[in-house]
Amino acid sequence: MNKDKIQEQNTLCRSRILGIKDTTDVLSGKWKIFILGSLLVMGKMRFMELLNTIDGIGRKMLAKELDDLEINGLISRTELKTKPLTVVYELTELGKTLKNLINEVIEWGEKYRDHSLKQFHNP
Amino acid sequence: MNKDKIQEQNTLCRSRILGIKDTTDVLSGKWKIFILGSLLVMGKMRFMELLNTIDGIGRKMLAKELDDLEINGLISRTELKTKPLTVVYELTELGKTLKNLINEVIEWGEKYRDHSLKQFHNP
DNA sequence: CAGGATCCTTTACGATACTG
DNA sequence: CAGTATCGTAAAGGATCCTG
Repeated sequence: MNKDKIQEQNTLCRSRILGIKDTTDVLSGKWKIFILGSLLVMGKMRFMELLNTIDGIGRKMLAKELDDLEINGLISRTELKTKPLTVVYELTELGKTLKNLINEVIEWGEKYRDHSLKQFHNP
Repeated sequence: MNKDKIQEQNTLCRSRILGIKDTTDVLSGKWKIFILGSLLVMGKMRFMELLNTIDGIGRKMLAKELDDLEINGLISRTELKTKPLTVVYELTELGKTLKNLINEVIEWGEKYRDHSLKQFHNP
């Protein structure tokens, strides 16, 4: 019945929800966290390496997500002036600040994959 | 040039990538993490409370995401047999194991919201 | 090799009205 | 109140071909 307490809790909740929004805005889309996770483990990677490592992604989506991530300063893109063009991507310092978050995602998945198995892509 | 090393690293990468997939399968969709975050802060919440707390979500999506989360055992749904029906949602034990992950998401957003401001929902 | 352009399909998402 | 039903739009995603 303490309405002040409820109000206070609601304000706290909204503020934290904003944190979630800020993060998910940057990580929006199905593939960004996969790209970041790959770069976190592998260091520098080329376009084709990412395409082969991340199961299910296509060229178009990979290109788009890489664009988004570069615009937001999470990864860097470097062209090496070789005969057939070579491009390497890697995490920036800002991108590396996501290390803990990504590791949490990975570890939760590894720990609890047997508990909750349903995907929602079924008929 | 050490192909074994590269191969080994690639295997490690794929295994970790799988962890990401397991987690994102369960957290798929735009709103699940908002619902979980709200319940983490607020404890038990009713349908309308969630609808009012999570900015931008609609009834349809809220209902669907709550369904998904319940199916995967992350939240519980309890009907109180009151005259106008009352339903409360809360995190299950399994749902509470996401606490660290969600806190990482919240904290990263709070820390780095000024670094990367672009959203991708613009013309 | 690293992507852009194009076309097309599917899914996600949203607004509103309605029901037990 | 707690949802479902219905309809409609926008975005995601995929296949293929093309270019520096």
